[in-house]
Amino acid sequence: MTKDKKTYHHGDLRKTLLDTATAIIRIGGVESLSIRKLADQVGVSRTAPYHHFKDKNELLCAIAEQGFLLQDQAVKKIPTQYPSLAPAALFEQYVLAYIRFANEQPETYDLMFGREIWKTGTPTESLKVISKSSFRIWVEWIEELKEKNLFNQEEPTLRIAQASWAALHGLCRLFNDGIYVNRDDLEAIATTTVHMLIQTSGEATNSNERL
Amino acid sequence: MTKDKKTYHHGDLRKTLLDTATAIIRIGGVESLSIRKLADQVGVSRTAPYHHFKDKNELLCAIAEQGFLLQDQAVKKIPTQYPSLAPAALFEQYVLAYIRFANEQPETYDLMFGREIWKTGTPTESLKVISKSSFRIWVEWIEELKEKNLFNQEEPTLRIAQASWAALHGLCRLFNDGIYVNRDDLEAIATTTVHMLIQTSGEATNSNERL
DNA sequence: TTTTAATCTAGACACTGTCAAGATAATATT
DNA sequence: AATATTATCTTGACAGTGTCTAGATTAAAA
Repeated sequence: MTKDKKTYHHGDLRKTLLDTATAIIRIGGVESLSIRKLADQVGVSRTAPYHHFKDKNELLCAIAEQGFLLQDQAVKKIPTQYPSLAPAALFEQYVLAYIRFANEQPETYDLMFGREIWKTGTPTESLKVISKSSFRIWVEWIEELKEKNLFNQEEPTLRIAQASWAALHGLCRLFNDGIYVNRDDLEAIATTTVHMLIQTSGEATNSNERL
Repeated sequence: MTKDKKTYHHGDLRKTLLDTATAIIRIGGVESLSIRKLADQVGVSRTAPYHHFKDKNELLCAIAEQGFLLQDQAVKKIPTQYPSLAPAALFEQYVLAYIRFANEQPETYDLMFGREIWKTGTPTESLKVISKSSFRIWVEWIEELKEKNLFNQEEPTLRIAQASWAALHGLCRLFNDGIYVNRDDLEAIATTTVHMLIQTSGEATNSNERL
């Protein structure tokens, strides 16, 4: 912050590039991000970014990594935030937090779980690691809830985790990609999704009814 | 077919463009499709396609439309194909058919339900119509199955349709986008998804066990 | 102070979508 | 049948893209 302003080359180009790129993407989507415009906005030449990121792909991976850190952070709060919540209600809170993140940072979310990086591009090794650990958090969560009889005991935990995450992911994508547009429906569909996914042993799903 | 071969301009450029573009996309994804290469491959100048499709966007919409027609066709067969199947097993067949389509034509699927058209681009009016009617088929299906007590009666049919479709869609995307890669897991996760989505009134889900 | 390494710039290349203007050939009109 | 009109296709051009190579500048190491 209070560092030298314009003494030599730039100061901390890498971070500046990352932040500016994230901002650009947040406004106009991944498609609106070009290395050249980014460099221009930051005030360096077109090829300067290539000394900090090998590729455009690597830049995108770095942004996605930051997204995973943010999401993990937001999601880890929940159990401590609602310590005395019933399993079903806790699960719902988890789901809502997930959707909220995807909804508030749709473009980062797209980068984290989109084809841009994972299919068309090449995920960085560190991105692979961080995304795996992020998924593991989810699996452990499902495991705990399964022990509390929220899910069918006969289904393998991994499968439940994969299936439930896919369900969430699909919902987020439909809205993020502009296929579902009515934002008011989002929470309603999410609630129905929760109801359908969990074992129907009671109606204590709505967090307003039971704590 | 037995029309004039090279008499005048081209013959049936529009169809040729559509087919060739679909083939290109199937091989290398949407990213690999450029109007110029397409024109070159077909044997016309770079700007010739613009007399049949206003935009690249319109071309993509046309391909997506064809995809919807194909999918609807594949999916409509099912009830007549398995006339004496129990509701749960029938639902599973539907799910498997959906996944199979997304799996066999991943790039067309991406076009049908991806941000390329629906968010970044602009969906054609006719594409909107056809996609809506395609979703309606799904809703009606869900309605029938709900009447047979496969889903919770208290949940609105539309919500069930939206939630279940989102679950399916998410699963397809995870594989299509390269986030889940192990193809063998697909059907297993799909089966778990089916088990989780439907009312747990019995175990007669696997189509091999009961007809 | 000299050498080395990190960082940044300028130029160039191949590629993209698509607009404008002109050429060609099929169809409609007289 | 001759002309006018319209549909179709081509060439040229422009602004944009990612990124490679070669060179300049400046900080850090020797």
